[in-house]
Amino acid sequence: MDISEVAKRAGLPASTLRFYEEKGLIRSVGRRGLRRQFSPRVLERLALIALGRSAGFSLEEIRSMLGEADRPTIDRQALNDKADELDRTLRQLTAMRDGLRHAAECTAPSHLECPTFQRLMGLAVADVARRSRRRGEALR
Amino acid sequence: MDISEVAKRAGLPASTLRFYEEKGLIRSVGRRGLRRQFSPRVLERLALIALGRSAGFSLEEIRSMLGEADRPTIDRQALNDKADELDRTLRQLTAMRDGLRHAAECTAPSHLECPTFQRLMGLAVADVARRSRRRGEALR
DNA sequence: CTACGACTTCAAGTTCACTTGAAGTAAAGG
DNA sequence: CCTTTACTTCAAGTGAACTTGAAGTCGTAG
Repeated sequence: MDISEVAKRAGLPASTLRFYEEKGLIRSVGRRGLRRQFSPRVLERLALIALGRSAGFSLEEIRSMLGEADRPTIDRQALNDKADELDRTLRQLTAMRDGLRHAAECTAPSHLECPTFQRLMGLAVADVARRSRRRGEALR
Repeated sequence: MDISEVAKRAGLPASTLRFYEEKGLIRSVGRRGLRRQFSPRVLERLALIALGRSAGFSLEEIRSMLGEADRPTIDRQALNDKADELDRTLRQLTAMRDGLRHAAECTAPSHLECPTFQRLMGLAVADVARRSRRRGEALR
C-alpha cells in the first residue's frame, strides 16, 4: 500500500504517517521508486498507536512500549503500570464529571460555596501540583 | 498577598501566575510599588482553573467559561456539555484500562489476535478520527 | 513519450502552556 | 542610607505533535 492508502484507512494525514515513521513509530516495508510502501500490518500498529494516544501516552512512551519489532512485544509490567495510572486518572475524571454535573444543577449562590465543588477543586489542585512535580507523565 | 504567597498556596510557580494574568485568567487587585497584590479570592479562581485544566479544558476555554467577573458565572450548558464529553472519555479510558490489564495477562500469541484487544483498538481509532475531525476539543 | 499528479525531502512554521534570562526597580531589614 | 532580596518587564526559548511550503522525483494514464 502506498501512503495515501494507509492515510485513508487509518484516517490520518500522510504527513503524520511520515512524521511517525521519522519518529520510529512505524516502518515502511520498502520503496517503489521514491514512494514508501506499507504492509497492511501498519494499520494494526497505527491502531495501537491511536490506542496509546487516546490513553494519554506520549509518542515516545508508545514507541518504547511497542518496541522495534513489527510484532509489538509489549512489556506486561509497563502495561500494568499504565493501567494503574489510568485508574487514578479515571477516579479523577469521574470526580470531575460528577462535579461538573453537580455544578450545573447546584443552586448555591456561587459554586465556590458548594462543598461538592470545593472537594473537587481540592482534587484538581492536587492534580495540577502533581503534574508540575513530575513533568511529561501523561494524562495530557 | 504578593505573588510568591499565592504561588506557594496554589502550588504554582510565580511565572505561571504572571502568565495567567497576562492571558486574562486571573487579576491582581493592584500594586504595592511594582509588585502585584492578589486578593485571597484568586486562590479559588486558581482552583477553578486547575479544575478546568484537569478536566481537559484549554486555558482559552477556561477563560471564556469563567468570564471577566471576579465571581465566575459558569455557563450550565457548557458544564453539562463538558460532562457529556467526559462521559465519553471515561468510557474510552475504562475500556483502555481493561484492555491494558487484559493485554498484560493475555497469552494470545499477539495482542493483535486477541478479540478484546481488537475491540479496544477499534475504539481508539474512532477516537483519534473524531479528534482529527474536530480540532482543539479537549481530552488533551 | 509526455504531462500530470502523487509522491519525496528538508526546513521552517504553528499552537499550547509555560519557563528562562537579562536587565531593571523597589520593599524590607540592619 | 545602603544592601539584599524579591519582585518587575520583555523577549526569547522549550517541547510535544504535527503541518506547511518549496523544490524536486517518478509512476501511470493518455
